[in-house]
Amino acid sequence: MAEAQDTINRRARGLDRAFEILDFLRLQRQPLRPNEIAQGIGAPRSSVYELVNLLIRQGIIEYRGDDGRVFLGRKLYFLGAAYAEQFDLMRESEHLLARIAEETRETAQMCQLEGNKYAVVLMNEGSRPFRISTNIGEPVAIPWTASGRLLVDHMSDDEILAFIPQEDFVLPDGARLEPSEFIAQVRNAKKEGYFTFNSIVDSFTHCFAVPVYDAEAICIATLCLVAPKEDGLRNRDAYLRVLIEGASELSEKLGYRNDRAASARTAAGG
Amino acid sequence: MAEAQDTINRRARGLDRAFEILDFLRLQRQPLRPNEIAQGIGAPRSSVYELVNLLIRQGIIEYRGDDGRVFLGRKLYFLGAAYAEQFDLMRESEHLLARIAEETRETAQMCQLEGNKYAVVLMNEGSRPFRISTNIGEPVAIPWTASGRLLVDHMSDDEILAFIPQEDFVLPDGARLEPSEFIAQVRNAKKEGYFTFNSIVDSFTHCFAVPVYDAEAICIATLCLVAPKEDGLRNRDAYLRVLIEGASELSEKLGYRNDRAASARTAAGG
DNA sequence: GACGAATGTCCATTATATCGGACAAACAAG
DNA sequence: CTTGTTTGTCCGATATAATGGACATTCGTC
Repeated sequence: MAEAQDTINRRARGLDRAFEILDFLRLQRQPLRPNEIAQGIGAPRSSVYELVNLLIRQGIIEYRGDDGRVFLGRKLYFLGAAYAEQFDLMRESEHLLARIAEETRETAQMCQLEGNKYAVVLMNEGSRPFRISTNIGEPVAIPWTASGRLLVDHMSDDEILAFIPQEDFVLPDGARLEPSEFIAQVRNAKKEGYFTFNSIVDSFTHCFAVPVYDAEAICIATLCLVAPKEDGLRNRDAYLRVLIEGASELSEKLGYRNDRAASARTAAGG
Repeated sequence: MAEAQDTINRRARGLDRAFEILDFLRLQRQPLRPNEIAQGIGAPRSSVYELVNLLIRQGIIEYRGDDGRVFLGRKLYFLGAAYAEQFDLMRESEHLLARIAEETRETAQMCQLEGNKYAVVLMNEGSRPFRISTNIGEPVAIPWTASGRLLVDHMSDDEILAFIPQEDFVLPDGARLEPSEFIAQVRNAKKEGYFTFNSIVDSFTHCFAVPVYDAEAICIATLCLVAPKEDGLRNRDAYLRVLIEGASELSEKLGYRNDRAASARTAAGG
């Protein structure tokens, strides 16, 4: 109700500012001075100094190095661990990824939507000498990723277009992916039950993504493999099999009743 | 300066209350209603309701289930992941633990002090059919743990006694460990370079702990193995060797100059 | 050594966040 | 149906938190 005016000056709530600070530190991925933080998030210096001190007293952030730089603290790590431990999807995925990574020796990931972006949630780096890895939690444009084709497959065409920011259809190389083309890929991936392609983000990897469905048959996550291009093409069938098996195991645990079986049953019952 | 009076009524700062809420959820390890939270932390209901809503809007906590229960959210997980990623000790330990767990097939842990308690920070559950595991971040009395003998080894006797709450010398079975006895174990462990014992917390495990030193030669962490009793005794030498090797690798990376070499050099130079 | 920029500390002002308590809805027990 | 408990919402009073700006200190550069 009080969200009409936000153009004019308005005191920000401490809590919101505090999480702005935490987010900023997370995205910068390095210790920063309170001053830099204030500049970075466009907040009054005095406020930031006070909040930083409060957060430090709480153990939420910590001094790092001997100049005044601060970074996210251990308490956040413990809170995050508690989340992961309590959340079924994560607990199950963790074991599954370990198995997949071991079997394929490639980097295995569990990915989800984060707002209207894609993010890697869990990762298990394969045991090759040169590992391919990603920052956990870093938001990436949905159309840039294989998983993106699956994570929006429950939306209508219009919903998808409204959901994904227009600028995200511009790929890293500057080319623009036609939304209609993207949607076609989404629909096809849904039918096939997976999506694979040579990564758009770099030139040397091949990505495999398969959907994990929850009880409402919504794709709430994907299991992925990120492999060197030739490896990926050579072992394509084996990799897909491992992923699909893992994902359907997960889906079952989340209460999803198998595709065919379910629709068959519905058809028969209804 | 303004910490004299806290007996009388004083408005609590939103930020502090917010983290009280998060901590409470973490310790309860399950989704709770705002009301229960208010009761649990002894805060005004209206305040808790407002804070819960704010935290939900921030994605710091999430609704879980369809009644009003909330629990820690994914954003916390991402913040925690950023901490772990940026922090040398954690990055390095993670790989090390994976190696140790694979070699020994036992549960491997990295532990640290958390205030005046002991806490498991990282854990890699071995690949046996029956795994032994612990809650990450859960505070445990220092004298109850093998690592506890190592994590305080830089303190004087008096400092140790002042540091560890008296009641923590009462073991889970009700018996009391004499502080002098504990200190003797600390000093001996320091000399040996490790500590092992049959766990005090349960009856079927044997624990191995070895110290990780930082550049200031302070034991900032331990690497541990938690094994079934007979396994532990049978493989004692091999397990210790693996742990000690890993820990010294870690210590080196943190800028610690090897024990003997360092003291020898000091002796020669000074 | 002199200068400007960057960084950290302190304070008064005032918008507002916290809190108690009133209210309503949902629910269970009798 | 009545009664008591639990749960969620709303609102006014006031303690206080967020802010801008003044001041002090450190730093790098010439």
